[in-house]
Amino acid sequence: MSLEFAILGFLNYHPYSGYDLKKIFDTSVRHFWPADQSQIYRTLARLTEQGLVEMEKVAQEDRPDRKVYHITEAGRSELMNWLAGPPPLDGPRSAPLIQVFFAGQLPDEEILAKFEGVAVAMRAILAQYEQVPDQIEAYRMDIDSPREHYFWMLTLDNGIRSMRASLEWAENVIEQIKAGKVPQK
Amino acid sequence: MSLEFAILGFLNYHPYSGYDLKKIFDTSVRHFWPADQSQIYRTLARLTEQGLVEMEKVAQEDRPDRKVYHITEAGRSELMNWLAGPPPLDGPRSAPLIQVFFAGQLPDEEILAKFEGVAVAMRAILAQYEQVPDQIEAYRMDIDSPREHYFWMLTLDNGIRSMRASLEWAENVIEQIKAGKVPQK
DNA sequence: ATATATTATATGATTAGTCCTATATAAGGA
DNA sequence: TCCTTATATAGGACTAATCATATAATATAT
Repeated sequence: MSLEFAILGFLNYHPYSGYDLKKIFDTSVRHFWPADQSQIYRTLARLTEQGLVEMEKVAQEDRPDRKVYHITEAGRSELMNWLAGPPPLDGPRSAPLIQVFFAGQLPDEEILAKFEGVAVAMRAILAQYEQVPDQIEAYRMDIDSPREHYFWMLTLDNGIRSMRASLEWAENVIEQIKAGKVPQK
Repeated sequence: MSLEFAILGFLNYHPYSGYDLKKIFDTSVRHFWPADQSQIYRTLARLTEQGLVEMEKVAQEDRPDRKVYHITEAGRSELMNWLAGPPPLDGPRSAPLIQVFFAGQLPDEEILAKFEGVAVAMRAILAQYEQVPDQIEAYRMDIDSPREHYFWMLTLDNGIRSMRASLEWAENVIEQIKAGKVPQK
């Protein structure tokens, strides 16, 4: 469902091929919605069946033909309805927290190592977030709208704030383990 | 995958039926890993096939027989290996952020209403989080270990910190919209 | 000569998860 | 009487997403 609307959102800016879309996803929304290449192609096929997009074949020499997709009027109104509708609140799922929930079974040193690993991974993700503006800047050549840009950056701000909160949590846990504040039984 | 280990984690505390497990999930880990009833039963069947748990039929008068599952030695070692292993880092997915990414297409009043709705929903979730300790307290009758309890509470602390960070983000956006700081084109 | 990367699309197989419904019995309330 | 709730398990149908692989031509590097 979500991928469908993300694709419609981009095609509402400009017509793109599946190949284009994969690259756009990887440099703009991957930080909160990674998309698989094969799923993008399959979703484009479905959107075409539903009449929400239209395919235009663009022949190329020496390369496979491009299939460039254009949003239709029906597609545009579907998108606007969804955008104006209620936010699709997803129950938060976090597989790492399952490990935390049962981590008491492990000895303290292993728990400490685990949380230190988690903190390192989180700092790496934060470092990656810092590169997103540059990546989006490249896409901005295509869509030069300060208003759109503002909302793109909001999604990044959300990611940074959430990740910082989780990192602070992990650092706090590390301190408590080091201070011997974890009950031993 | 994750559900498998969550179930093994609980069965490592104590033998339970599928029905028991559903109730335990709903009062302990739902805030970061909601589980569907039918999926719990199917996963128990698979774990039995794999020899990680064993089923014991407990006949009852007036009620359907209970199928109580016990963790096996193989199951216990699978669980401990997974617990000690690397955290299963999942790429963060947030469908609501897709709406935010393309929200520039909407007029400012609708965006404001959307974010105010999001803030209300987030405050409701925070309020629900406040009830989790009491729910877990009930389960504590079964597993009375301050050490386990400590890690259970850590998962809640993570949820609260993340949700607060997102709420602050939403409130910040609302302020900016009200202050007319969103570019108009 | 060989391997790898880039452009471009597509399918098969599988997994995880959701939603709905079925079945069976008893208790309690409207 | 009928409806709902609680206890207890299970299967069918479906969707979203992942992983691996196939095809085909060119360009570039080793």
